[in-house]
Amino acid sequence: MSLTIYDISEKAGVSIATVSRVLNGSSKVKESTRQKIMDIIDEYGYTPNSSARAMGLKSMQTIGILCADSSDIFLAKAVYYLEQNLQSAGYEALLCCTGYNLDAKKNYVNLILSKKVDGLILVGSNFIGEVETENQYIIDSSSKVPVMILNASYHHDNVYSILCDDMNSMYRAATEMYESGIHDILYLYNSLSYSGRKKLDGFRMAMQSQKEPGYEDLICRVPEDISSLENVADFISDYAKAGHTFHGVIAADDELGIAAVKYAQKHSLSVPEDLSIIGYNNSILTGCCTPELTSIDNQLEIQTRCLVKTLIGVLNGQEMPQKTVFSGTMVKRKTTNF
Amino acid sequence: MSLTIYDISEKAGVSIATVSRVLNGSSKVKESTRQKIMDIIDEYGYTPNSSARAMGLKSMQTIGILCADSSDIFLAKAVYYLEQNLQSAGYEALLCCTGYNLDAKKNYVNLILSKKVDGLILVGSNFIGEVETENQYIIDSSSKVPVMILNASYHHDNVYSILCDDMNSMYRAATEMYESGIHDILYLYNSLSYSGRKKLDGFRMAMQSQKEPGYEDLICRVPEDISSLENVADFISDYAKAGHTFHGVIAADDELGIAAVKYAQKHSLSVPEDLSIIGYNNSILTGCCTPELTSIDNQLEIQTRCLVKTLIGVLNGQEMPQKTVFSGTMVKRKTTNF
DNA sequence: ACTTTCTATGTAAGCGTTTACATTTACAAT
DNA sequence: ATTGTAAATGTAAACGCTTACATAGAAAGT
Repeated sequence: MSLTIYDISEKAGVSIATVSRVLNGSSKVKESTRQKIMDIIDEYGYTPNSSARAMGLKSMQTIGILCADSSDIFLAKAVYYLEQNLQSAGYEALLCCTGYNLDAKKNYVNLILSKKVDGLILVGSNFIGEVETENQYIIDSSSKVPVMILNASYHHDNVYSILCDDMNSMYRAATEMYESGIHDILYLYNSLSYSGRKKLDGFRMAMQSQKEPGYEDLICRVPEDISSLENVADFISDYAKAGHTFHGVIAADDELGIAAVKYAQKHSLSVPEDLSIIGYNNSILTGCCTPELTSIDNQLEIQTRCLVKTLIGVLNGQEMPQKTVFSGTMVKRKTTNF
Repeated sequence: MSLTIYDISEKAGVSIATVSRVLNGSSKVKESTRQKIMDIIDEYGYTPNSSARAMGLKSMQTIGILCADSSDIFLAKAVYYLEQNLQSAGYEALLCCTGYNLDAKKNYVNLILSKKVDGLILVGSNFIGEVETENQYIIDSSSKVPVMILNASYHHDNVYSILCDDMNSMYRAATEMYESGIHDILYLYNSLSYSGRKKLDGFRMAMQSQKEPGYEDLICRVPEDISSLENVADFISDYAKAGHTFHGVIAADDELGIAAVKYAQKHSLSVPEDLSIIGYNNSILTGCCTPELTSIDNQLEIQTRCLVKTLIGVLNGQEMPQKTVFSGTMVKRKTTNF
């Protein structure tokens, strides 16, 4: 059994209060006694019991992270960065992968709250299409701890959003492709998460401001039950055969972008000469296809750093911005030539 | 502030002990009082404070997961499955991404242990090349909680290993390729983690038992500082130009396998006719290249389920096997034709 | 020498549970 | 009625820490 603060105090011939003070650096202790206590700790070893600490402090120094599926290539990255930033700030990450089932989600929320976490981070696409209702439950339940939302906007006291302006990023990407001379652009997407909708809005705005007629016909939703990229490529082929022509593709994520590359390969279209392609998320996948995929980077690392900073600020009672917006940047690779 | 067991007991007109018993189902309570208490809880709401609970029970119902980088495509999957299985077993996952720095790692271990976790899971390649020394520190520190290691073997009391027999999987893959008539096989790897070594051993064994001369010349280590797959492809080109010929590639992971596909594309070699390629891990990346990559699946989902089952068994005082070995299976796609 | 004023340390209450042990209640057997 | 027994519930200690408050000791101002 590991030693308690009491054992240490006994060996050092002081009271537990003094030991606690040394451990926390909370108030002044004479240098000589501090030294004595530290020596004892070094000699015998001591790890604080954080449950007990939590009771005293009323804080676990732990933040709950709620996300649907941390093995998703995008969410995994978010979770990783969050964990790193929380650690540096002296907090730990309690990971909860909720899956996509609402009831399960609610249970998790209760569980996570019973740990008396100091805050909650909702990782965006967790809440596909239902931000309003689902998050509401969570926010209601979490009464007093601050709730941070990554990658989705939400308005509520005590709720803070950090997000990338997907609409704007997409607007700029589409505009850039358009202005490079490619006017028939296929927009590929498959889900309408919060950011999914924003991206689509951005694409539409770009086409509208270019006064491009008929762009709506080239907005193509890929059924979610098509799992393999090969099949998505076939789906695109069918779409093209059905009379749609396009010389550019903008995809709502890198997977779909790669499917477009595959489509091009199947039809011996050269990329980017015959077909320019832009993906989204700038994930590791961009390097897996040939040619390498141009993609939009949503600054996850910066976003998460900001999120944690905001959270810590809130926990320390500071006034923090309820909403922070970053903008994405296009990382140009080999599937575009503008 | 959320209600305590004391508030509930007061409202129900019973003692806190009775409420606690109802909550835990630990010992018999008259049905009518149980009902009354449940009604109160339903009406007013109550979430247990798990720090306090931990003090009483001496257990946090929490398991620490230590891994280098949860955004790594392989580790992310492992972490996800672990979290899922732990949840079903009533435990939560405290995620610690240690990075690849030893001192940082030690700090994390102390932190995680101070949470008085009930167990520790080390996710394999965390401990690249240093399983023996690094894990020793962790195991020493964690004195009394069981330690599980995923994907690396280790012998020590109170330490349990769950792993995939990479040596055997690789042996079988290489043998199958060899017996299909491809005798000049390039073996690509870049790190020598525990499983990395095993894979290489397996490849060597296969070649030796086929009495293939000169296979050692085709064992090719890709420098770790080559980051992009495109550059790895160039590296392979150089290797080929330096006089090595091969009609098969076996890669220690899917990234390298895809680099081989890229290499083939650069030189207009058709896959699998001119060059057969096998990757490892059966990750999402296998679907990103064209043709799709044949890969070895290491049964992560099954492994993690087994790991958690073993852990729970140990925590319940049962005798559990110290080492459980699974075997991988080749998932044949389009980069092979045997 | 005698308050006053710090500074350093100790004392003890409190955090919300669990649970061994004590007590009460209910009921059956005498 | 009286006792015995089992079931239901209550009491209080323990878990390891923080911290407000109390106290002692030292330095300093008179």
